Amino acid sequence: MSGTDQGAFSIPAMGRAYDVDTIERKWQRRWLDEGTYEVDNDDPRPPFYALCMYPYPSGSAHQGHVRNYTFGDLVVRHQTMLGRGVLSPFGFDSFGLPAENAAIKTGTHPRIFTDARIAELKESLIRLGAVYDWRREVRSHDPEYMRWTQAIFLRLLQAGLAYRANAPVNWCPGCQTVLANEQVLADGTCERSGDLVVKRDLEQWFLRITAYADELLEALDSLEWPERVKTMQRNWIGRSEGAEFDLPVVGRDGRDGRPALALRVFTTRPDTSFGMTYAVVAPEHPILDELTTSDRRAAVEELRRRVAGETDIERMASADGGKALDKRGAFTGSSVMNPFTGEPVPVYVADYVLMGYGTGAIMAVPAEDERDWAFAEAYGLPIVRTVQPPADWESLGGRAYSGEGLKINSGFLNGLDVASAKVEALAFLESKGLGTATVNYRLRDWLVSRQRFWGCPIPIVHCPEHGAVPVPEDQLPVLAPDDVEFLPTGQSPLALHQGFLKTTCPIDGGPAERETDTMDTFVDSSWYFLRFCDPFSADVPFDPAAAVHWMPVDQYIGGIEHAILHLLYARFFTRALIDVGLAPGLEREPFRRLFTQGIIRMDGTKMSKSKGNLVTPSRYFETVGADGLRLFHLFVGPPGDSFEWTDQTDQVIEGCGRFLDRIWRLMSDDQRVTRSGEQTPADLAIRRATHRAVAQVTSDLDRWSYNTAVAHCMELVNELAGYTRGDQPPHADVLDEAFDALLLVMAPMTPHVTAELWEARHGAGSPLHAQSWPSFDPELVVEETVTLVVQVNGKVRDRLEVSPTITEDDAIGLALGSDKAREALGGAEPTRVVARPPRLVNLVI
RNA sequence: GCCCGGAUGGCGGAAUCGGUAGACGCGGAGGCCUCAAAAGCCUCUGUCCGAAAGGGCGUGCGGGUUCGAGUCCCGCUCCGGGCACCA
Repeated sequence: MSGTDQGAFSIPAMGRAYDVDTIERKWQRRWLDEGTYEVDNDDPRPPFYALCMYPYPSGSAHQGHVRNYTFGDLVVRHQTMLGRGVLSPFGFDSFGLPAENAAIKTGTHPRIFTDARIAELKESLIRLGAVYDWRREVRSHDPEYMRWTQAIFLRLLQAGLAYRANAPVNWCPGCQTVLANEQVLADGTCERSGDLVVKRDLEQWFLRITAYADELLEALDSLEWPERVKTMQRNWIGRSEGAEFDLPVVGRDGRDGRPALALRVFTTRPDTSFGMTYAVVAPEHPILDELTTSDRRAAVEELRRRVAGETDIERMASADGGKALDKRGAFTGSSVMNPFTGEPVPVYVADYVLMGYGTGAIMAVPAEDERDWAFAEAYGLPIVRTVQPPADWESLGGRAYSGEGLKINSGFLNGLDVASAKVEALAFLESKGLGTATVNYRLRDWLVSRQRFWGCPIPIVHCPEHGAVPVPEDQLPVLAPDDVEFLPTGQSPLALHQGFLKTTCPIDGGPAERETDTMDTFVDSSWYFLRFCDPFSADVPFDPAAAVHWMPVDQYIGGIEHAILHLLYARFFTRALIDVGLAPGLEREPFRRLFTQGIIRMDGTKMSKSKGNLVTPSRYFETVGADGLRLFHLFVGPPGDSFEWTDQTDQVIEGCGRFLDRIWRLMSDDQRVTRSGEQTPADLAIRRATHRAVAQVTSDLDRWSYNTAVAHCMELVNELAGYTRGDQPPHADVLDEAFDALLLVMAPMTPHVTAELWEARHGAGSPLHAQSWPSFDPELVVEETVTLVVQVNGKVRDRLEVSPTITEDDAIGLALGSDKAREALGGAEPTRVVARPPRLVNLVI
């Protein structure tokens, strides 16, 4: 940011009408120095919180950043012009694996690596002209921020929302750490490294997000979010209503006629219970040992061993995926009683039943479940339909039928539809004391511990006497030591650092060891938007009053890739913080409106550093400037759609620069002769075009239609270009009004060049960024004349210029009088006339 | 397999409530300016027939509703995304 302020001596870049670089840097400097977009918590204007998802600092901004922050900056400047006190903070999600991997490779400490990249990214954001209240900057790895991340963790622990448990977890060999379920892709690979994730049994820390499953699901309805994001969250939470009930194990009668052993199953279809012809337990189910008879033990053990050694993806490979169906399960030797029929059915163990969902055991109803059908076929088990399928179901090759229909073969349920049969079946189970209605979720608790160095340490001490003991709050933050070696061993350096590891128990002062796991970086990003409201407090994570003032975020902007992970965690965290008393009075949803911008593709795949197909923004700063590049991103298409970066893209960007040049020349023509006095129809036409442009851009910005907003500005410029080279000189007042309006509506899009032109017109005393959004005169927005389309049988035959207030009768009269229409009618009389004045008359014969 | 999006000129896209399809830009053609070029400015540019006037066709495909459909309904095709043994 130095050595470029050459002022009047500077020369425009090749072919440019103005000195892009000098002008842009001048304004960027000014916004920073004057703190133009800093906002205090007691600002009297109505609050507006605009936020872009804080980024992982990966160095200079790439096109994805430019796109994201162009939209965000437009919102900030637009809302400011609308009179809001806009909170526009910025920060960095600065913990994460790339820095640690770089440390292993180069020996540089992750903090040095990270701080350097933050500096680069910050500089390129400033060069883009994106404005923030930098006083509020937050970095995840800042000890002040870590202190509160840790304090919050301890509060959650205290409230029972954090806990430690041994569980089969997802281990990524590439990242050398465990992953949350959300970080494992559908094909069983790690979302970061792409390595195949394996299961390991480990002691890990969890956050109890499942306690909020219902609320997180139901509250989605009230959010102004893209429907597709809400659908993804609904699916992820995966609520399903059903019943849980016991199947008594045959031959294990206890006292009083109660079974000594029972298998508890979960089903969403209790109505199909009469069709249960076998039951299945998961290979990991603890009851399996008891169920397995000695003659079946070898087969059961073999299956169990095989499944234990498999990855999720191998386990999921079904019959057509290569695995023979008859290898998928084994008979346990035991039977359970179907309480509906009173008949015993065999119990199998099979890999298609998962221990982690429901009760880990199912009643199998092959007739109404495709998976059970396939298994029953392979093992020769009976299939009994309990819902009458459509007449042609079987003749069309239909197998399991899970649709609507009337109950058959189902005793007291016969003749009922599915819904009422569910109710009756449940009533039966409850009256017999066998089971209850239950709700199951796909959502699991959030595994937050990571075996990595570059994250926020979990503030726990392990004492041989007292177990896991929280580090007292006045000793926070727990910081990782700097004198560590980064070795590619897969071991966290923390676990090897005796100085860090060895400590004393906060309770008895005896020797103890520190927890060496760090937190998932999604913990850091789950509350940064709250810290932004009040990053100054030293005794609380944030002042609740400040949070209540700014929250919820009025407009959140980010990538669709966070549809589940970050957005779900942050919704959970906000609620948890309220419930543990850290944010009294706060609204429970953090992000009122969400916008997800489209990704940039190149050669068919996402443009990204890891794909190595970046087109860096810096080269465009030198040619068309930040304004030109911003204008391109706004203009290229709907902000929510992805677009393909092609060979033609440079030409479109160049076109955007050309458009700004045109405005510059239009407004800085000091040879221009103008006139005053009486206004002509041509003058009025320009006034109308001006007011219409303001009206259109106002509405375009409201509905995120930035591409048409730019188009409407271009239309006005085209009009003005014609006007200024017309037969007579332009009217000074008309031109002034048009120029000012254009600069005002373009100010949020291309802030530098508009600020410079505004300053030339109005002096340095009333800068553009201090102006209000322009209004328009609705009477001038209405067209002077409109085109009346005359159709014959729905085909356009003539176009007539008419007054916009033309009556229906006059419109019909004109249409019937049209030569072209009469010709098309061929002498016939219309049998019907549809008139929609002033736009259309349709003559029907 | 299931659930969401989407498909409009050579290209990106516009058409906000069922009423002029193709705004705006890119690319292309021609012209002005110039010794010449660059830059800039102007005109044209969906497609077919036609010298023109004019006309036919046209929003992925096939039907339907309507005076009128890019827009609504039914059935497909292709592309993109999400989910996928969740009982």
